[in-house]
Amino acid sequence: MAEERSLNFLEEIIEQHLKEGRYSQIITRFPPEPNGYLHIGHATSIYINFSLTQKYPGYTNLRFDDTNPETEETEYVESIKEDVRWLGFEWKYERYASDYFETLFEYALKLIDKGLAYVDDSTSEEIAAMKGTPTQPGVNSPYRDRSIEENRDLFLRMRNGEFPDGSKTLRAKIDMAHPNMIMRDPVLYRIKHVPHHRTGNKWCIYPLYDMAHGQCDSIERVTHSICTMEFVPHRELYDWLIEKLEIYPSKQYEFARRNLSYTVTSKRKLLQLVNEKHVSGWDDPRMPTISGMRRRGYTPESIRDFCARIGVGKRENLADMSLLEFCVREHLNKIALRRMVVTDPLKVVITNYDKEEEMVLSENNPEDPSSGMREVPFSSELYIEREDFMENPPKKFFRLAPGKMVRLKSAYIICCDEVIKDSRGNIIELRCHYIPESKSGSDTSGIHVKGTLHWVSCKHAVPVMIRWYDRLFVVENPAEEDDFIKYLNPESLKVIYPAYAEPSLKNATLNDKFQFLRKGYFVLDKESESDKLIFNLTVELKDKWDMIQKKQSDKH
RNA sequence: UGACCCAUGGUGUAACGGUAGCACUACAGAUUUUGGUUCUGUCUGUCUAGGUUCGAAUCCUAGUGGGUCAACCA
Repeated sequence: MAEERSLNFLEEIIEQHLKEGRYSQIITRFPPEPNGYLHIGHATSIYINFSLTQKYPGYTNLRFDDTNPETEETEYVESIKEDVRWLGFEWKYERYASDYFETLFEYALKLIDKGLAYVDDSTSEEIAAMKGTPTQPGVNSPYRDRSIEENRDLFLRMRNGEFPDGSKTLRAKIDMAHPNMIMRDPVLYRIKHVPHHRTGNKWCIYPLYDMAHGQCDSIERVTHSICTMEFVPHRELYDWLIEKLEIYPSKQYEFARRNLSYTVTSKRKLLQLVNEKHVSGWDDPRMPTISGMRRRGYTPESIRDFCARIGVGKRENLADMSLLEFCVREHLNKIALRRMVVTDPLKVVITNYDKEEEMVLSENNPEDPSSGMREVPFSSELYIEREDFMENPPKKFFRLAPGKMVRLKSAYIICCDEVIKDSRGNIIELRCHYIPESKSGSDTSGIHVKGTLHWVSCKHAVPVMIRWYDRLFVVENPAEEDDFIKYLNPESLKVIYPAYAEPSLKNATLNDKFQFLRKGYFVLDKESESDKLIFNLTVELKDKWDMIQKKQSDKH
């Protein structure tokens, strides 16, 4: 049975175009400026552009919008490519706006020849002053009526480097009283004697966004140029330039940028987090960057699933971090290897266990029988989680308590007989006895217990470091606060060392995804060394007991 | 005091003039050798006012609310 999934507004437009025969294939592009690292907001844009051409005939280009040499670097180009690939998308052509500088220059000449562009000697302040305001029309520049010949001569000399930065610009001649301020003789070219990361010192004039983006789309025969809502006012200029230049009519469509709760995505704010060392870097596992999420242990599949689930629309939005976390858990549940790690150890001595040790078998992933089993060493001295024992347990506490029984996962049922305390009254050890016939897989004891605990054999335990991450901010929408830094979560990182891991974890690699039983999903961090493994918390497991506890304490 | 864009549960998105649906969240229950997973159920919504129509979330008008635009950034 074919499931009818409703189309988003972009898919509707495209299906209509395909049906009408307006296009036989569609071409989209992902057009980052190489001036920073990609984040979850870019991921949605990448997903939209690429998934459209996976669904419909056509392809997607990766185009670097590198028209401002002051901010752009090759380093960013490389990281952007790595991130797009990691997300699982393949572009057809890798292109750069700078590939088209010569063509763009000719386009500018064509505008001049048609009397549609002029060289302006005004300063940026003067241009701003003459622009008017949203409610008042602007006034014409005194240079607006230069002859075509003079404009041509001046523009050529701009390119030849005869004028200093800021002394002249090329402007479109449209209408200084236009209700759309973008259309009030927008600047098309500016002088910048700045080397470009790809063209070096070849150029000293560079096109602005409006003189480059739509033209590049057109050159690449992009059919659907998809961008965010803040470019809506630019569409009129986009169309105007294409029409006057008489080039291939690419069309622009806008969607509302997707925002994520409990984080920020503006480059300025992200940079501030890095510079002020609130995080360790651009790939800090708490960052919403692609590299941060990768290091956190998020999978490309889960990020793509998230993008698909939040969909695309035209209204302001703030998507729930819980949905992203849901997508991550859902994928990891299927693929993560189950392991046992005790983060806050309490020693348990099994008084009637007379063997030296034995290996018990435990599933690598109960969701995936093909993942097989592993051996876990069991012995008379074990660590369990301190919070899994209570001397005076409340109702609904299914874990260990004096005289109570629990199962040790994949091993035996034990019963707590005695609580050992130090001189200050702290619990330091539990004495228990085990039920020999209760061994997992061959249980003939007939005993049913409500709780199952994870555990690690003391003498086999591997001490590891755990970086327990939480949300970076304590408010849903930090971006709208006056000082977003004030709302950083002071507990966004807790370091736990040592935590005791079962021995198989010694062989962990950077690509492995783990579920530490009853704790959460974890991934090995790149800063690990062979004798000091570091695991990052990707996301916690859901914890109903946690909720019950909270509710009980709320009542009192 | 201009132009443009937008308005559906707590969140995100459907319904294309004809039963307001799905997912997440929250809550309740069943199952469970992970208080995980899985399964079942429950709560909550069309910004307001007019109009067109047999019938409006949908079309029209006005209002309200939110956003964008006055970079030689993209």
